[in-house]
Amino acid sequence: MSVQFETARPVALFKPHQIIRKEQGALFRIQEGWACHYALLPDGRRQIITLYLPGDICDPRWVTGSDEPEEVLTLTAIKASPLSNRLIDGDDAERREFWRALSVIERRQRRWLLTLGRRSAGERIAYLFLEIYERMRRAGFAYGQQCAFNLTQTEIADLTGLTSVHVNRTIQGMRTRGQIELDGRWLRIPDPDLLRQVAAFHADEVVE
Amino acid sequence: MSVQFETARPVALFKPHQIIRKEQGALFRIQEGWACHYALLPDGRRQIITLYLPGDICDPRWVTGSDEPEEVLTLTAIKASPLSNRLIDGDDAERREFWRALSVIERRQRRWLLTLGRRSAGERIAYLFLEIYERMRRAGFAYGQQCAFNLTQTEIADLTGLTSVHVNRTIQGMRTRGQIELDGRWLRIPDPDLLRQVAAFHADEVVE
DNA sequence: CGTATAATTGAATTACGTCAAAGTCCGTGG
DNA sequence: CCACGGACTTTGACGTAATTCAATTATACG
Repeated sequence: MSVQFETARPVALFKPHQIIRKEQGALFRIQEGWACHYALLPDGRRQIITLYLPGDICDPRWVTGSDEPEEVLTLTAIKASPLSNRLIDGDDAERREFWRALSVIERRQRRWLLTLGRRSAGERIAYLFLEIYERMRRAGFAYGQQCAFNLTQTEIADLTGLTSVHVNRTIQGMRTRGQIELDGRWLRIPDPDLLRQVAAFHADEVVE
Repeated sequence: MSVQFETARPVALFKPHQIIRKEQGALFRIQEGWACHYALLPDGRRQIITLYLPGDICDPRWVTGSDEPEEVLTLTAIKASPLSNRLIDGDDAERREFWRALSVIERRQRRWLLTLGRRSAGERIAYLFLEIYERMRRAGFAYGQQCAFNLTQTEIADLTGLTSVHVNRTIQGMRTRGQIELDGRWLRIPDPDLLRQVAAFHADEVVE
């Protein structure tokens, strides 16, 4: 059930809320769906560390070998292309792309450290919306000012280090002020520059 | 006449609160002193992203090239050995060590994301003390249960995403409860297991 | 000494969390 | 078609951790 390969073009399918481990096979490039990697404190508090969107390699850290068993949790159903070890054994271009993926993750983490350490609730959530929209856009999954949005408010809370209750109230504020439109699984950013201000972006900052 | 017993061993010296840029030359391995890399929000809020202690390569990200100009700020006077490009052009062992340094930074960042997102003030500060002590110990700079500690309370605040006032009050609480001894530039951890509990460590968690 | 930087303290405020209950949405099966 | 259940969102009242502002006291340093 968990992994299904088709002969013509190999495709791996995963269900929502399924854990994918390193042992399970090769790397994947996500074609459709969202996934994440998270960490827990002993008492159960959860922090989502990395978010994987369509186009992302999942998880690039898997090839570095000696690390702890990086688990990936699917947030939605996932359609992905298995990459096997092409990226390791492949040619220079493939290897370069792989290292770039690793360094993008590292840079995103650095920005997120600033966000968690120094941004307020509203700023964090605005930042998250902008990052997700921009990543979806680059992957070719944005339509005008909007894109699919597959996170529950509890998941937003686990990304931003807040509670789901506070996320709810904060989002409602942003809605009434016209900063975002968020209905269920669809996000629209009417005025990106406004939202960038809300998120305390630098004027020339480029999301990634 | 005089005999020279030591051949010149190249050493780079930096003053406290000096900014070291990529252009300035090669990589360095810190022999003595502390440094950091930080990020700012437009209104001046500061978050320290990476902390460099003796033994650390500073900054390993510099060799990955295309990145933004990673600045390093010295927190104290620094004595460092220039590494030039040996790590890139060098043999396999050298290259491996370099990649390991990069992946250690990445893993530390991931843990710090959990800390900033989900740990309370007291837990964050306890975590920081344990991480610093352990890194100093591994680098051979711990003496019994203690090590040098070169951060002001404002710098602790910029690492933990808190205010210096709150850091002060929290540390005082830890002091009166006997969880740490911290006088000026010296840190002592009388009972590491106790402090690990305070920091909400997992039972088997290994600092790095 | 004198000046700067860092640590400490107090009082008032605020942002965010907690707890608990209702309301909404959506798929599933009868 | 409706009833049901489960996951998600929304709301209110209240509690608390952390911030802010503004002094004051220590500590280092030339």
